[in-house]
Amino acid sequence: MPISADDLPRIEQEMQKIVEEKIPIERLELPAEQAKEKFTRLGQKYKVEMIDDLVKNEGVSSVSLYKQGDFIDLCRGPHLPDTGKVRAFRLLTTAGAYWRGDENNPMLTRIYGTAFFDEKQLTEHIERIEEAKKRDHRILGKQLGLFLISNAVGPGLPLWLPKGTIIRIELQNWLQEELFKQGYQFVFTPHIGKVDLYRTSGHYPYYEHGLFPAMEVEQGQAYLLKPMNCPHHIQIYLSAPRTYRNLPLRLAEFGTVYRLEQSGELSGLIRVRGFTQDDAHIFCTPEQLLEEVESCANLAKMVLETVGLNDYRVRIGLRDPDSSKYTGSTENWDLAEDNIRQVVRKLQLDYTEEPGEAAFYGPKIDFITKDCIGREWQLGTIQVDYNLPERFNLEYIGPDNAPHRPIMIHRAPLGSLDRFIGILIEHYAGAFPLWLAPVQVAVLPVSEKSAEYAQKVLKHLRDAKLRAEVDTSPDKIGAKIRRWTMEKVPYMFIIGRREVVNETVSVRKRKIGQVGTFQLTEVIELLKIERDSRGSKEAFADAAGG
RNA sequence: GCCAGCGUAGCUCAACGGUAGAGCACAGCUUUUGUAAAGCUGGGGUUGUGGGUUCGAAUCCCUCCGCUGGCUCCA
Repeated sequence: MPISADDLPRIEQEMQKIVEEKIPIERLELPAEQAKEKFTRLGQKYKVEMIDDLVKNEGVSSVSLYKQGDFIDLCRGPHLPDTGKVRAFRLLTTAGAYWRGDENNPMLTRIYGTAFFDEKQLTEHIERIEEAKKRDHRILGKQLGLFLISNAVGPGLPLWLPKGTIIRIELQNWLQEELFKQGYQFVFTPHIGKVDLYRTSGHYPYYEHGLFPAMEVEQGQAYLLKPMNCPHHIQIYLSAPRTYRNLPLRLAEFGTVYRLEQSGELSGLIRVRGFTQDDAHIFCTPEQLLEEVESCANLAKMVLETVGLNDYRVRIGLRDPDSSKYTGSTENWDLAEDNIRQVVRKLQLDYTEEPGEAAFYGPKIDFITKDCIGREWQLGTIQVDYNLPERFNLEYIGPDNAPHRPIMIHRAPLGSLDRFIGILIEHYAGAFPLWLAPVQVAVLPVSEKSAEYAQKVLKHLRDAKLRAEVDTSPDKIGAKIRRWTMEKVPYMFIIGRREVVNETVSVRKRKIGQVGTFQLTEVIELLKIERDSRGSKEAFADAAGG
């Protein structure tokens, strides 16, 4: 009999009763054999399995049990001394979970709940969750008209609306500028490629379950939607002879890739089936590797800090020693893992090492952040790869006039533009800084009498490359302000008779309110500075309301 | 893919076996307005899809599609 969320109130009531009864909880330690017998008798096959595993894997001879009334449970503990010590709790949701996290095992029902020392803390916690949900990028994306996921096109395939597209373009321009400065070269490659290309790379058939099915075009000629850009970029590397003199070669592309994520995994912009990576592949010599990885890590850091995503963690993904899913030699892996460690240490990044989190061709540094309900997602990534150069037989001529094998770095500071913007929407709660805001200034004429001047103001703003719109609706000024407040525009220029006469605008800043009346040319200069500083300099930052 | 829940107008939601409704948005008219919602009128729905039960289904049952929260997966 499956448990659903509807059953939770009844379970809570029952729990409350047990709390009130103040049942003592008693710890006992039994030899594994006896405990096994007990649970076998109770028909608790999973507990029996646990005990067997504890004995086998951890060599324990006895296990701890907790007894509460006539209920007895296998648990490492510790437990409260009695059930009366439980204070404020609430059951939240139910979910299926595979036994021991293995999808080949049966699915059990898991009940999620939370507990606090008092009712007030519990209520506050629930309110915080509710508040956080209002930042959800799926809700804000709809409200603000940023993107759309249409079932007619397909699940997990976002369509970017004009306003969302502006955010993408701004991010791309910013990054492109930065990469040109750092010596990257941009390329453009097709969205499909022959299956054989991915056989060589090792993606196929290893990732076949995660690929859109191959398209057979001519007899024996099958193509795949590309799940990665690297094989394409490798072909560009191979298109000309390379020497140590023109390495590192840094090939960048905003490359759109397609991965057939499981249907239950899809989630707004954050987990999709088609997305655009701010991808690049760096081909370098062993001597150049550390410096290149370091500048990639610095770039990823800089990107996150610019948008104020300071609450991130760094993970080093290493291979799982017990798994055979990896390609390449042990020596190369050791080398690559060591390179990566050196860089994070040098940059003094706070990091954790996690075996089993590597890509199949190499270890990686991931930059991980959280969404509005606390789920962790990978944004930027840097991967050191000795293996694809081998699989594709990449070479360069060294100073000794002999061929050598380059090392590849796969890196994407934002990761996926789609996911990154999803996280950004939640981070800013839809209130984007001036440089990213789809509409930067709303020009609000008080009445039709100032409509003509409004058009003039609009022209000046647009000449300054500020994204502006005039609200020509017949509404009263209060209604217009409300509408654009809900649109979360950073600035409103309110213009009535007084402003028309003096060539001024009354400036209203998001979150602050009215900041005063200024010459049009003067405000535009201030806004240009704020926009070009990407948020580090803010006009009217210390202005009082009123 | 798996477990549970959900799917009603463009949006947010109501109706929960007896003729499908509200607010916002939209259109028209009146108002020409000074810093978070002017008034009136109007258009808009095969209740996600296909089937079933019933005199009668948005409502109950099944299929599929999609979404949500988890699990698994994540190059």
